[in-house]
Amino acid sequence: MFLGIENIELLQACDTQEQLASTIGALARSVGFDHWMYGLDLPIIDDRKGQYLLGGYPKEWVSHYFTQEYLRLDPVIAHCQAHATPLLWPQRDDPTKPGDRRSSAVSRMFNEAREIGLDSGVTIPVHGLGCHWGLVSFASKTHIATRDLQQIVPHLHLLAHCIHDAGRRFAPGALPVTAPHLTAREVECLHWVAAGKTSWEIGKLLNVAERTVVFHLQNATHKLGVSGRQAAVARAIVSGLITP
Amino acid sequence: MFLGIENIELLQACDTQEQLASTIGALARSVGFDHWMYGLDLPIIDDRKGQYLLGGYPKEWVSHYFTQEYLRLDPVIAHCQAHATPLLWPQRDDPTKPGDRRSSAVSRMFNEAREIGLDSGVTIPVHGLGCHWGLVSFASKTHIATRDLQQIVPHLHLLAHCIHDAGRRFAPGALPVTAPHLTAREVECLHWVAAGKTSWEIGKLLNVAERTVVFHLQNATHKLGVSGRQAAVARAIVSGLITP
DNA sequence: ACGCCGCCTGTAAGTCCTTACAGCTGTAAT
DNA sequence: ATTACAGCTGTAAGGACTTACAGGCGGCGT
Repeated sequence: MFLGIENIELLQACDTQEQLASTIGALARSVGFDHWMYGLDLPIIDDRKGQYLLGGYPKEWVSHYFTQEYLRLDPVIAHCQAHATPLLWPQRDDPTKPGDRRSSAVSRMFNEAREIGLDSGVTIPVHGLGCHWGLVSFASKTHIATRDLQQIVPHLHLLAHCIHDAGRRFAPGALPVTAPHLTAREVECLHWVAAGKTSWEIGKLLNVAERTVVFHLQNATHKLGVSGRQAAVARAIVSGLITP
Repeated sequence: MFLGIENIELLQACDTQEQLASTIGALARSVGFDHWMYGLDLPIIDDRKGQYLLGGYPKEWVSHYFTQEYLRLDPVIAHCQAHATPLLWPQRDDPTKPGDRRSSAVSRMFNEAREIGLDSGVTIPVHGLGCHWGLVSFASKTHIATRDLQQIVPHLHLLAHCIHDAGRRFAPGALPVTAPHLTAREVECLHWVAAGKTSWEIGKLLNVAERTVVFHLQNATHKLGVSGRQAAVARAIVSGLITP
């Protein structure tokens, strides 16, 4: 037994980012990883720098990664966006044909990573309420056999989610944990708004007047502390109140 | 080593829900659990029955659970909505005072569950892109010591996410996996719309005419295959294109 | 009985969004 | 050179939303 559930409290008890980082670092070293990283809300297209990064990756690699815009290229990122399962890298048996321009760029990226000190590792996607998504990576300077990686993947996977639970409160723009209480009607109206219906159409669906729908949406908007229907929909979705 | 990463392919290879269910059942039994359940998009407030359920929970318990509206009461549900870490139950050392009406109802629920054949178990929250959320539960008829549960929690945690990756494609209303490509401007405009800005305000922020903002949002709406700005925001959020 | 709350409805003025028309610039690939 | 595409802008009409005013009904707990 390498890493267990008892680490939840250990990580939750950290009051500062620095304390959390050193705790994670010790855990990662104890199972043979030199580097680790926790990234949240990684922006794929836009560059408003809303992401949160924590961890012990080499600074030169992080800056190189972003200046080269590897976010758009990195297959690990693409995997984390779409899946919930860990990814072991590098994956040597890539089925893409070698003449592909994109895959050669990917190979170059992994080679550069190895030279800097990221030979092999595991990346675990983390998803959370509010459509936040991110990843936790563990990397080693030296090569680790795939079989050995597989052995500890379950523990790393759990650890990654503990890190996410403990670390996301430090991320900027974290939502207030207490979503306001909306009535059943308000939720219902918001749901149909998110589906693209107009007030009049929702009125028909719920057998009430158009004015009543407007009334409920108004109340919901106030409770959510936003202005405008679009913002209300956005806030309701990321608060988990509706799932369109 | 109980359950490893090799189960990803095993579960992904299942073509039908029945095949998937029997595979999961075999895995669960191999580590001592009599019942398991996979639930996705569980509705807390409204009852439009958009949820997806798969698994081997006793039918009588499931129907009892929903007729009693335990969804609003169940602390396991509340935990799963807000966290990414597993929950071992029942938790005997609940700090809530015994005079509380709510906590006594919770105790009653757990007692009823035990009588039906759900004595102890583990529930793992699963979150995914698109603000989908759900849970995977493993339960045993007989009591399992907390220490023994803790031993296999990492493996159950990973298995739960493999189940989620493999099972959500069967859920109704699953999103198309291929989100349309939006340009940087379109994403930028959608982001500010989700924040509650008007076209004119976004124009000021981006130093373009109001008309241009309308133009970009129009294009984005068409690409997303929806009608209306609210629906575009909703679809963009659940597709992971913006994170407000 | 009273207050509180969820739920429901109406009118009206002003603002915002949607969609149709039409047109311009610059970059990159074939 | 031609095509394609991202980005940008304008006008105008009609529909939709926002906010202000005002009011009624029923259930629940004290």
